[in-house]
Amino acid sequence: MYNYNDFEKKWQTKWKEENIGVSNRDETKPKFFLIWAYLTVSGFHHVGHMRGYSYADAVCRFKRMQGYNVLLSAGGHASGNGAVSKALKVKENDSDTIEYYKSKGLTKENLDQISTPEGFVDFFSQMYVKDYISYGYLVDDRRFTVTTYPDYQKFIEWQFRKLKEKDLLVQKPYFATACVKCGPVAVDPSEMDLSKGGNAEKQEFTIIKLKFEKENQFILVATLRPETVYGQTNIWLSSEEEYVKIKSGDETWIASKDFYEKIKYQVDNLELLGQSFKGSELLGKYVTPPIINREIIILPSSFCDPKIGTGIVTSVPSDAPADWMGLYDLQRSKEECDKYNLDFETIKDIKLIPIIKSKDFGDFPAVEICENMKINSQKDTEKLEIAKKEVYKKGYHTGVMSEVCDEYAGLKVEVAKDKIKQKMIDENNAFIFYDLSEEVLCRCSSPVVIKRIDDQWFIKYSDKQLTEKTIEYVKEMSILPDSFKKNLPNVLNWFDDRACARQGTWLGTKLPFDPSYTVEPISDSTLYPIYYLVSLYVNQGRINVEQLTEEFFDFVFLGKGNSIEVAKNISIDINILENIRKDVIYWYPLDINLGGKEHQTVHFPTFLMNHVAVFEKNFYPKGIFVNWWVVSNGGKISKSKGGVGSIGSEAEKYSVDAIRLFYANIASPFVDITFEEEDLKTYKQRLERIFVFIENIISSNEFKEDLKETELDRWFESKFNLRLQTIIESMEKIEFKAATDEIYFNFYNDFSWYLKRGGINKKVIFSVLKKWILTMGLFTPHTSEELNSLVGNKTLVVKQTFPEIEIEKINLSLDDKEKNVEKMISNLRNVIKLSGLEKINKISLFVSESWKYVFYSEVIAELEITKNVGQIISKFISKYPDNKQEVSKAIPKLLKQPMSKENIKTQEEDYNFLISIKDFLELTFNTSIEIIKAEESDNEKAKSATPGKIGFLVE
RNA sequence: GCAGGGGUUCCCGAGUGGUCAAAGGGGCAGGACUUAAGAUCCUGUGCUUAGUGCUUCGCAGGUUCGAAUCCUGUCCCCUGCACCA
Repeated sequence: MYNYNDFEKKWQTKWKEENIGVSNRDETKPKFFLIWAYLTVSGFHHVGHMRGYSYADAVCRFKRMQGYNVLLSAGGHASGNGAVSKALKVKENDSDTIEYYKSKGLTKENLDQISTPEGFVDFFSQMYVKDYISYGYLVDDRRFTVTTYPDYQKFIEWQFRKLKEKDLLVQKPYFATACVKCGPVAVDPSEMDLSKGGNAEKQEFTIIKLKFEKENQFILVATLRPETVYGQTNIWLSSEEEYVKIKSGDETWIASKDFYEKIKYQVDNLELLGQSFKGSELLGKYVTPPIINREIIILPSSFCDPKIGTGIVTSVPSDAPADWMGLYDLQRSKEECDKYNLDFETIKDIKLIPIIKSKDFGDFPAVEICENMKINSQKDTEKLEIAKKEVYKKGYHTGVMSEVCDEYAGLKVEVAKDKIKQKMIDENNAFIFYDLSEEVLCRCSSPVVIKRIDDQWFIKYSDKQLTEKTIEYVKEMSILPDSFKKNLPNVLNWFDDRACARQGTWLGTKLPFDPSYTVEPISDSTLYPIYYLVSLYVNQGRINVEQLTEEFFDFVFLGKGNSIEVAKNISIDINILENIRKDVIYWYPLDINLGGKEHQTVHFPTFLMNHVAVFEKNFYPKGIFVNWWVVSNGGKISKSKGGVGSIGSEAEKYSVDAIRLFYANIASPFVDITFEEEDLKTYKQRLERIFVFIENIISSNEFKEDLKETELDRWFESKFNLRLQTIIESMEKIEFKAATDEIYFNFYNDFSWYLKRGGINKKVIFSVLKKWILTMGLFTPHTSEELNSLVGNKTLVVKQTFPEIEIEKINLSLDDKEKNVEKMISNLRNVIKLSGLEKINKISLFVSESWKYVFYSEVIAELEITKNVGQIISKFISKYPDNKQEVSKAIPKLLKQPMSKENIKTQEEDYNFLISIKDFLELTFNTSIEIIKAEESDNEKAKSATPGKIGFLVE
């Protein structure tokens, strides 16, 4: 019986008792050090996390069984505001939150504990460790650490001092996404910090100041296309919306109230002047834009949104479809103009200005595209959006500025754009404004805006030397998948300076030289694999936080200073200090950092660059493994959104091993997969089937001791070794699917075939069986241990050596022979089917006439000399005058479908072989079989037999 | 836009120059076992045929004795783009 729920616990306990996951330095053995990327401590594990972990554990178990001293470490990431805001919700007794945690089985005491950020982090990180154990991952949990622990923070302080020493920290102004209440937040689709708007993009608007009525009074318009200033014919605003006057120094600006609420975070010392007023008050008046310096009229439109930009839009009807429709709507309706008190004739007189010449378009792209797309009104917003993108794309990439554009005439749009923008900014006629493309709300539900920060700290990832050095090193690394390895240099080149610390009340490490800043979550998780080598000593109480000084880290990580001095200075036992240093030298560099695909563009690049920046080359990481996601209904399974059950209930339903096998076998690690109940069931059944199959073998009394090895036995051993070869090669290349195909499917089939063919050699069966069970230790370790003990092995699978290939047992010709049997059976079946006979009484098998064996060998030899068919035929016809027809047919065929000499046996051999499988064939076809040499029969089928091709007669 | 990935037989998904009508699994069909269901086992699953031949790996061309695999063009789909490990 496959009682996985019982034996999973049993073996986990056993591993724990025998300290299998515990890894200590052992210079007599080669080491292998693997980590998986930190998990953010923000809630429960879900089955998606188990994908990467299962891969990591399989690799580690393989290495372990190959004699490596393996260290698999894990920790938690808690910097940022995740834990803070979640704990707050518990503290505030938010009913949904409380309900949720209660449904997950948390007690009153648990809830009390997680109502503070620290308690929250402790509670969940302890749960993570339990989860690792319950899925059988052999993690060295003595080293577990969290980024918010005081000892870890000492490590981060050290790291930032190193970066500063190397001039890789710089300060400059920055426009950060920030909650108006909480400070900087991350705007990203995972919405870790947000309650809404994770998909928003940061957009750069150019705000142009248009002179209006008085000296130093300006109407502000926002544009993404500053190069189109030459084509302005008017500006748009909404007659119904409210606008305000804003005082900035001695200037007065007119824009929407919403704009004021956003720009005040980017420009200092602004204040509102007087009351707000309706846009209609401005209609029909004139403004003067910079650069073109001519008056243009203010007109109404329906598409001005006070929430976008300044709520006022400059109009370039030649190139902006919406502007064209807006103008067109007015120009063809006197009624509409009258409504706003506008002079119809003036409006009709407004002429478009050709400013950009681009591929596929004439002077006025906006007009053309509106005609082509049959857009008839400014209200047709959906089509206008598409039209805008199309015109913009063409204009930006293929456009050239026209002759009306002064000194910019003839320039490409992409060049002119920046020049015109810069000129307006330099002359104080414009400034830059950053905005989000959609509404974003913080987790605290306050709005998120873009805020200017003057002295923001950055890590200088743009540093040329650092970038080049890293790119150069990447070439030497083992990185999977290959597509990521290829893309990584691009990512590194693209990687710009990164704001590395924020001002706010988050969990994390303060910058040692500027405590108003807290290191941001990405930046404090780049060098951490090396810290697992220290956290062990801290967790064991052999070193305390105060002793983790700069001098200490310099010594243990960089080998600076000498142990006597350092030990004295920080008052520590010199043995401990030297042991840490020795551990570092032994375990580092890291062999594999394994993480999900989301890390490709942020974590992995920073992980690499920081290592390159801080350490010598012998400490650079050796490998990266990226796994894709587990998705449900098209989206990533997330901790908060649910979709599948908890990892505990899924394990109960399907077994841990089935889940692990599912991840290894369902697809390559480099595609997203869906956690489907049907698939899980299949894998569970597959394991159960194998389990019962082996149980039956163990209890069977059909097998015999002390038998001489038959060809079939030797084929069986050969086959296993061939499979084993593939398994080992696949594991070395980290190809789980190929490995598990062999272990759980193909070899299972081979084994069944062996038994079906009548294999009964107990010694052979059990020697192979034991090894097969060991191979299962990589992916389904619990099942493997259970079977291993059932088969009478007292040593744990994890403690055994992975089976080695016995090359001498591999016999390809036996394999061919067995394949031929299968092929023959399949051919026979086909023939039986085609015969149309209801019932088969007898099958006759004809072995080819003996002269043909000689003849075939001769022809094959001849074909190596010449391919001239005619010549060969005439030669052999004279040699075999009695078989002219036979000869002239066989030769062209042999040319077309060449046979190797090795495949031509003798008649006697073929005959004896058929005799040897006669019983098996009779059993398979449930009829009597007669084996006849072709010379002894007159049947035409007897003549059709050739060497390598048995003649069939079914009747 | 920048950078990258991909289109395989009913489905998932292997497969990078011949041994490929294309692994493995699933589904479906038939059979065995069973009182029955489930599980398990066997067989089949492009068309055709006494073991043959033909057509197929997004589409169109090309290289080659030979292409799912290489090249060119083309259509379609997907991912990331920054403070989120």
